[in-house]
Amino acid sequence: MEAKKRGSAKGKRKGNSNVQQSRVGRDAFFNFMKKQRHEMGKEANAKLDRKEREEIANKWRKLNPQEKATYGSALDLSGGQVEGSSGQVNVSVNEKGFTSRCSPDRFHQTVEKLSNQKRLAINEIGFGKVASLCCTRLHRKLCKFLTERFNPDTSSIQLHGKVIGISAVEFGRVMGLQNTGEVVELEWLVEDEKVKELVKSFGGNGKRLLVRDLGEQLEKCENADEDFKVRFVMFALGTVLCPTSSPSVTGNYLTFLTIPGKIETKNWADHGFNFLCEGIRSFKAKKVLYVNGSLLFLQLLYFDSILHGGVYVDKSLDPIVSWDNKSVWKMIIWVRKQGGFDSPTVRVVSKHSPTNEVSRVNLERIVQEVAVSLAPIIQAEVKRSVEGLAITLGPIIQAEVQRSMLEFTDKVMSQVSSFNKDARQHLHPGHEDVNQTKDSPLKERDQGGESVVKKKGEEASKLKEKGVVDVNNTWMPLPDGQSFSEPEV
DNA sequence: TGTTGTTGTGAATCCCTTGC
DNA sequence: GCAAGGGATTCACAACAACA
Repeated sequence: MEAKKRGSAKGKRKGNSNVQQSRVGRDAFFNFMKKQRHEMGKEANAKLDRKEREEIANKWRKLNPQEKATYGSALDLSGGQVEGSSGQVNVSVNEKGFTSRCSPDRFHQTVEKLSNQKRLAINEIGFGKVASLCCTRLHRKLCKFLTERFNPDTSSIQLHGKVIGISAVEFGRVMGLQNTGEVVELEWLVEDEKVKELVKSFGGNGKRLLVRDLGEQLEKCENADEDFKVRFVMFALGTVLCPTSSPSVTGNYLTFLTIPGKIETKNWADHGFNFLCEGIRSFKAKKVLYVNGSLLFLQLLYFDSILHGGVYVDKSLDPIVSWDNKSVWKMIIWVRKQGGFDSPTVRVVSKHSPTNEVSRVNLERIVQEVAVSLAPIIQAEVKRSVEGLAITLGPIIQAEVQRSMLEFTDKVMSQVSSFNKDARQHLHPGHEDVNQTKDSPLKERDQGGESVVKKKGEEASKLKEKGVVDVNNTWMPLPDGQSFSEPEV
């Protein structure tokens, strides 16, 4: 990479990484060598002989640590000045930030668009509950707090003065995943050419797949086949189960995901939990900005672990299904009132066990959810039946409808015409054309009467001229340019 | 309307590989 | 072991969205 490119003001990194410190030392030597080469009047890529290299190495050894440090990772020779690490790494930014690529919202939005057939396929591989998640927003401050309180070495978390042990069992319970099966291993076959080909076949760059692309592919998949299942699992891993700081998912998962029937045999709860432990361990050790792993799990676990005043959710369901954005927000407000996330007044449950506790509000929500989830299925079934009927009875119905419409129109016109005739004779004996009379009470009647019927009669005639109406096209525009409104379901 | 969360992107840095 | 390149990872930031 070019030194000029590195000299940009954008993209400053935290300067407190141990890994980075050692790297800076190594890069400093390279930069020192570059400068020496420049001073020798040699081109940037010109080779140095052994004597010249030894000479430079001796000069480097004579420098003290402070001087060495001035040859940081970035080097701009264009101005004759050496830009040290202080020019690149903002050492004053010591306050650790906190962010994550965990994105339940993106996951939820994508799953929402999937067909029932695809949702059934998701159920088959054991990700049905994950796909039904309702809590799409992460409370960053809470997540940061929970990350700080979570000890990955002892697999425990300290909440409101109480230490709770958590494991893959909890992860499975909270996220609605099974905690049995084979261990998910990613360390093997990484360099296999076949894997690279596999990743490329899924639209990746040879090693990784972009989460964004996976989401788009899920919607575009025509069938809920094995290919769809693989893409879905990859998407779930990249958004809610094992998100990293990268906007992509490693292609190593494909080594086993692409084996038909393999997805269901893996222990995803165990993998998700271990991934989170490793992510938090790394976050604490390296003091990086991003946390790898499912922060959604930590957030849901927290809400599921505290005893609160009102029943906001259905405790008989898995937390991933029972907690939604509204109930989460209610809880956050409640906890704030109690003194915050670390308040000793908030009580924590000692043991998690499913109950049959269902509040009235939640019962309503469950009914609503069932209705919402069933509606598309019913609609599809009705549509299919109607379409079948339409094909069979279409021509007969069309002919009958047209005949009836014309008959009806003729009758109405005849009735209106005779009515007007009578009215004219009644009000203005001897006057044939009342429409010419200014401010006549009948004019008003006429606006909504004859002319409209006449218009309709003309339209009916036009329809008659046009011939057969396409009954399969429910959105066929009306002759006057209007269209039918969508029936409410 | 202000605050908070989400997402895409460019750039810096790190790690690994290759050639000499 | 030096020197460099390529790809992956990480970071910061801005724009946008969602929510109270």
